[in-house]
Amino acid sequence: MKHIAESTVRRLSRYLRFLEGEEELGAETISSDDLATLGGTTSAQVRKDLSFFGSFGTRGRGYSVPALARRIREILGLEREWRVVIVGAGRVGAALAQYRGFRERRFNVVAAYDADPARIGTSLNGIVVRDQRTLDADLQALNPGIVLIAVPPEAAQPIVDRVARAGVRGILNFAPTALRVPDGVVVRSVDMALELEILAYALTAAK
Amino acid sequence: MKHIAESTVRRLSRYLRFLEGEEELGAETISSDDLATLGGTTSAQVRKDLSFFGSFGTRGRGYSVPALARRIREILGLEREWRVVIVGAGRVGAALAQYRGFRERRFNVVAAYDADPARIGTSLNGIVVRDQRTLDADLQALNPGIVLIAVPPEAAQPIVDRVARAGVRGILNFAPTALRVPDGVVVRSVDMALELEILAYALTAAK
DNA sequence: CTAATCTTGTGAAATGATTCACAAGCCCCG
DNA sequence: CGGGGCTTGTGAATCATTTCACAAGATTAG
Ligand SMILES: NC(=O)c1ccc[n+]([C@@H]2O[C@H](COP(=O)([O-])OP(=O)(O)OC[C@H]3O[C@@H](n4cnc5c(N)ncnc54)[C@H](O)[C@@H]3O)[C@@H](O)[C@H]2O)c1
Ligand SMILES: NC(=O)c1ccc[n+]([C@@H]2O[C@H](COP(=O)([O-])OP(=O)(O)OC[C@H]3O[C@@H](n4cnc5c(N)ncnc54)[C@H](O)[C@@H]3O)[C@@H](O)[C@H]2O)c1
Repeated sequence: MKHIAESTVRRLSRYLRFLEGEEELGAETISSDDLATLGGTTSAQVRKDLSFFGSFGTRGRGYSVPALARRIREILGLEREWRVVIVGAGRVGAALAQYRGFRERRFNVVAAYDADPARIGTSLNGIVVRDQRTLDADLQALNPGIVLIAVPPEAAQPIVDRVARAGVRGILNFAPTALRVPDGVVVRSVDMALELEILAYALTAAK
Repeated sequence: MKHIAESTVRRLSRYLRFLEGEEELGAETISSDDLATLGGTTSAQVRKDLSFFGSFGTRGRGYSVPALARRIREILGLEREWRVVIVGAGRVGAALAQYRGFRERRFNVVAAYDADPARIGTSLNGIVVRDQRTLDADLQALNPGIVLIAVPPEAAQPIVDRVARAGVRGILNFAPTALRVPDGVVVRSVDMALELEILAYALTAAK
């Protein structure tokens, strides 16, 4: 498959949200123009995004809402369950562990780890926090598709190295630090402080 | 000023992190090549990014670490204090309110609001959670540059409307929903579920 | 059945971002 | 003080993404 731009994948994911909303409202079909309006883009962009993966619409009618939703879920890899492990059960890690929106999308948090004895053994929505020293040995059995990292910045790289060595291929990092990963491992970062700074720039430059 | 790409602003913000790290280590100068290595980009990219704002380096030597850091802070609008109000003091809102990294960057959380009587009156690191019904009246005096929204998705748009009406120009939204804002108001969203889905796609398509 | 109306799918054009490549400036050594 | 070695700053070239524009298929009304 030809390489798909991240911007396209991001929009597909948004289209899916809108489609699921429309599905609940009972809509049967939707046009690229409607999707564009909901998503703040243009109808040509919507059609181009979809065209990378095939042609799912009917000229004159638009797209079948349930069929397109299913197809996008398939494209994004959301038709399966994803096993997720959280490392770092502090404020961010605990929020992630308890977030219901993940489970709705079949991202199942199967374990959480921390280094702090005060946290180990506590329960987050039924997930008992384990000692990070057992992480490496546990990973074999847990076999997570994705690991979320919510530890302090200086602890993040060692965790990456450990989970990558155990065969984990996907990492979502919340620590504000750059991470090195071996080939074949995908790491993405959510950096809230960075987003604030980009916002500060936008407000400052807008004068 | 000519329009600057978001990708450029994002990189500038990262360069600043590295510069501050180097500054602590006592480095006096740094080359575009060093910055590129730290940031996972190319030296040409670094120089191009900086060139939009002027020329700060010395041929043959590189950039003065403290001078460049200061200049980037100035560009990003980080030389001032930013007053920040948080709406929604749930798990995410509480994590944000207690995060020390924001204060280090002079993003000062001056108030937090919630709708839940059980939360109102509780204290988050010295910030007492207030009743959201007083938000509109309070905003005048609080005069925040930025509002962080951490309420459930269906509550987000009304909050946006209210704070925008009160004159707030910058919003960072954590709810997984599209938001409409009047002209002149900048809204950015941090959507963790979306990031997970993009990661799922990358893992699925990499086969 | 025909005409008018929609809406998709997609090459081609336009716009935007990154990479290349190198002249020019600066430093340091001898 | 001259030459070699670095490193910046920046047009030009390349690569990527978005927008345009329209033929072609589908639907609806009469
Ligand atoms: N709180 C926020 O709103 C916020 C915002 C932006 C970024 N962040 C970043 O997110 C990360 C987590 O932030 P937080 O506020 O949850 O911090 P926190 O201190 O509440 O939680 C971090 C947790 O990681 C644990 N930990 C430390 N080393 C570990 C290791 N080696 N293995 C396992 N667990 C370990 C600690 O015991 C702690 O419980 C940090 O990198 C922070 O910079 C947080
Ligand atoms: N927890 C996570 O890890 C996570 C991950 C991704 C996205 N999110 C999103 O972030 C947002 C917050 O999530 P959370 O986990 O903190 O939820 P939460 O339920 O813990 O917190 C939401 C808070 O908002 C308050 N609230 C509701 N309506 C309000 C109003 N009108 N004004 C003021 N406060 C109001 C509630 O009382 C509650 O305390 C949600 O939109 C959620 O979808 C959370």
